[in-house]
Amino acid sequence: MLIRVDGSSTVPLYEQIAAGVRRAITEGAVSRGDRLPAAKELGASLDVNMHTVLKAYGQLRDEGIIEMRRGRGVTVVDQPADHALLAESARKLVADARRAGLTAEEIIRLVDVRDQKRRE
Amino acid sequence: MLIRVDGSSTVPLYEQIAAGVRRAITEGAVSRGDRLPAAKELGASLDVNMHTVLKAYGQLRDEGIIEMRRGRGVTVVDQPADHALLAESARKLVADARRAGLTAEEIIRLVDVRDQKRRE
DNA sequence: ACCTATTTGTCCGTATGTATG
DNA sequence: CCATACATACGGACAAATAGG
Repeated sequence: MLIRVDGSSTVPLYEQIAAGVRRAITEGAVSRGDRLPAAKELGASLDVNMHTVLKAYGQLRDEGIIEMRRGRGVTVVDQPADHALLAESARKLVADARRAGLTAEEIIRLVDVRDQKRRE
Repeated sequence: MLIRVDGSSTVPLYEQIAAGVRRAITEGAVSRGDRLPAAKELGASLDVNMHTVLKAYGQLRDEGIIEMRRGRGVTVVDQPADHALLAESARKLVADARRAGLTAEEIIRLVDVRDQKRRE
């Protein structure tokens, strides 16, 4: 799994790392159930502090794509959900959001993981 | 707003602080739109590090309960309930979708109601 | 327009705790 | 018991956004 970070970028290091791991997964460089390098280890290879890697990992965990366990390490979450169920959940979310008065753009922003800046 | 923490508890300090703020809001000790004490300030009064308070605040922000802005501070949002529920639903949807292997663009399409409109 | 203080955001380093194997 | 690896907490440093003089 090769990830590169740019210290001069305005994008936070932990976001770059998280994006790199996501990319490695979607591109198949890392498979489901695979173990990711220990935070300390990946940090060393990127010349980045362990905590920064842990923050990236924590974000991915919150997104549900990896699992973190003490003493055991980090693994890519095992397997899928059903597309029909996803569509159903999506319709519900949109309905709720519309009731709450959100615009289409705001609803999209709700699930947009591409712009990694905190919503403000 | 009075919060107390127990350093000997197994519950993490930042969880205790987050719980205390939630309680203060639901009990009406803090109103919508009110400003919460600066992390440094609350930390000093609780004898806890600023970063620990910031972690608690960050959790509440992820739940949609508060807003944080540099230079300005932390404020309780207008409609915590609605926003929190929506954010939570969205988070789950994104997590499920990612487990199903959907890309960010595919996830957005799930909730995009702007049919043929151009997305910039 | 400028400067300063405030306050959150990120990153680093260290230390200690806790679950796993 | 021991090594591994994440979890929490502290502290310091600097950056970036905001507000006020």
